[in-house]
Amino acid sequence: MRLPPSPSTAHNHPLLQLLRRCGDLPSLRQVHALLITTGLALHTFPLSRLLSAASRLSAAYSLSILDRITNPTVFLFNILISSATPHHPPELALSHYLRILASGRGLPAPLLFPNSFTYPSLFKLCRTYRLLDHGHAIHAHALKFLDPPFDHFVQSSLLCFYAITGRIDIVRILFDQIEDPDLACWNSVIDAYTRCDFVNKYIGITDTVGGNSAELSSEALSLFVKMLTCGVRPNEMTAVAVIIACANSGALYQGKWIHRYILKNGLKMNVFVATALIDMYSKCGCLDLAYQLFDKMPHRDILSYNAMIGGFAIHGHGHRALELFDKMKHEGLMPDNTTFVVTLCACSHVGLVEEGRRVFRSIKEDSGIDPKMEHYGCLVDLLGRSGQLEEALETVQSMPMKPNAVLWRSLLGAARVQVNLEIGEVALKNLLQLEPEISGNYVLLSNMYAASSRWDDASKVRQSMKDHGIDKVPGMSLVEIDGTIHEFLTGDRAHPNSMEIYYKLEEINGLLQEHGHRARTRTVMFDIEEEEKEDALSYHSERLAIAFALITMEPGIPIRITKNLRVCEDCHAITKLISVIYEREIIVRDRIRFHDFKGGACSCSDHW
DNA sequence: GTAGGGTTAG
Repeated sequence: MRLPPSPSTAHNHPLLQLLRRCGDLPSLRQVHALLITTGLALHTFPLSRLLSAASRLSAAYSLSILDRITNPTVFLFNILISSATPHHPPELALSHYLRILASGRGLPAPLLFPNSFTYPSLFKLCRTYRLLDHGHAIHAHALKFLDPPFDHFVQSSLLCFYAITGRIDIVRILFDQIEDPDLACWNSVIDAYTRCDFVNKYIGITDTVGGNSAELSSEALSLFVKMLTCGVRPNEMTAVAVIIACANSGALYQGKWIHRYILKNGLKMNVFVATALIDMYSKCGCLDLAYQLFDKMPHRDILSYNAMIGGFAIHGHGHRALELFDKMKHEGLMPDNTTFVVTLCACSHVGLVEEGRRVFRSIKEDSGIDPKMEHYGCLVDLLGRSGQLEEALETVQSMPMKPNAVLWRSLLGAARVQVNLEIGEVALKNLLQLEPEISGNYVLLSNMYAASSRWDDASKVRQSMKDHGIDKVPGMSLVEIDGTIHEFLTGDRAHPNSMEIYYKLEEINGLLQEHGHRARTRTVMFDIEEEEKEDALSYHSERLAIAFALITMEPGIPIRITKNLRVCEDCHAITKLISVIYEREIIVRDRIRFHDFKGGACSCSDHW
């Protein structure tokens, strides 16, 4: 059938409203029949609604509708491309796009051309399903088929696509080409900076251009300021992206600033914004502020609970996390995967083994689904850290899926702390098979040999890392003073105040010795003399940061430090002492949790 | 028809 244009009344026809509410195939068939009898099925707009509804319910049915149309327009294909669902998988959406491209096959010219409504859907599809190669190819098509400059919809969907590839450099080039970017473009580019940070950290793309977490986040913030100076008014989504940037880099000062901005400028404190703020405050070390926000929320959903439980977890408040876990169920909210992850993690950080086991068992009982890999990971971590290594190993070997690298690594971590070489070697062997390219694994292996005084083996591992061009991740600490973030690497002398810092370190080391501190060198695993080991320790990045903060900051204000690695045993011991000697609270966020050093003790109770 | 959001083991 050939399609005449829709009658003007068709757009709000009652049958179309009915179509929107179709929840199953039989009722859709009924409405379809009615559309045919009323003649509406001959028009493009009603057909587009029909196709859209059909693709939500059945791929076969939507295809059968499409097949009966003699010359479907690009408009109808666009509808199908934009509606990827479980019933209408991405491959099907892509095949519709290919049909557009093939429309001229055997003819002197194509019948159909993709337009600027086609591409945003395609980029979204590639982003959602992580179809990176397709996305790049489709970008090339867009350059061929669309007249420059692309409109804002195409531009922003393109930015969002490149964000998931981790290529912030490409995102930035594309963004800089946009003339007069609108709110969507600004939101997309700011969001891209926070997303690339995520890609860097979790997806394991190591060759991203654009730097570390602090650099990406500070660029996100300066883009936000630039957006304001361009006179574009931010909305709640902008706020969320900026808050995530602050959470990722531990930028409390900027985080508080954006919080005030939201309140002052009438942005809505919706559940997204509030949850992001809760997460930001707890990741920036202000658990109290996070809880105040959580407590004041009129409506909390699973993600708000998860964020708060996760906050309790990283701050070592296992019991408060468990209370919230129960309260959530009491309020009728069904825990999801993440809830179980953060709750188990809370138990693990404090050594609540029995409680953790109970939570693990409740996964099946509460949600009816079998525990997933990440839940087994938490359980293994919980058992391993609390000294029950044999049971942890049994869990890994008997779990129903093939253990991943993270799982072997947590077992290895536990084996190392408890100096169990036998289990450690089993874990390492498996780990290196799964992740031959990750430097941390070799460092662990080398440290383990060193711990058992097998110096030759240890240095062989280090050499083979060098030979394979695998770099060790350098230890780095950030400290925020009056809104400026200062960055220190291990043994760093690049800071303008370097002289004073090292002078202060000498003072600190002297006082530490007076207080009876003897360096614990078990964690510095090089085959070097004892004195040299102590020396290497005294330059760990957090010490430089602490020394600098002690010089610069007013007394009485807590020092907040963010690290990219775990705190080493010796740094942990001396930070406890410094908190007494200098009467300062020192809050350290390491790679996975917080340590709140006060009056000679740490909030983690030395369990980390 | 069209971009876009918060939580996640080590």
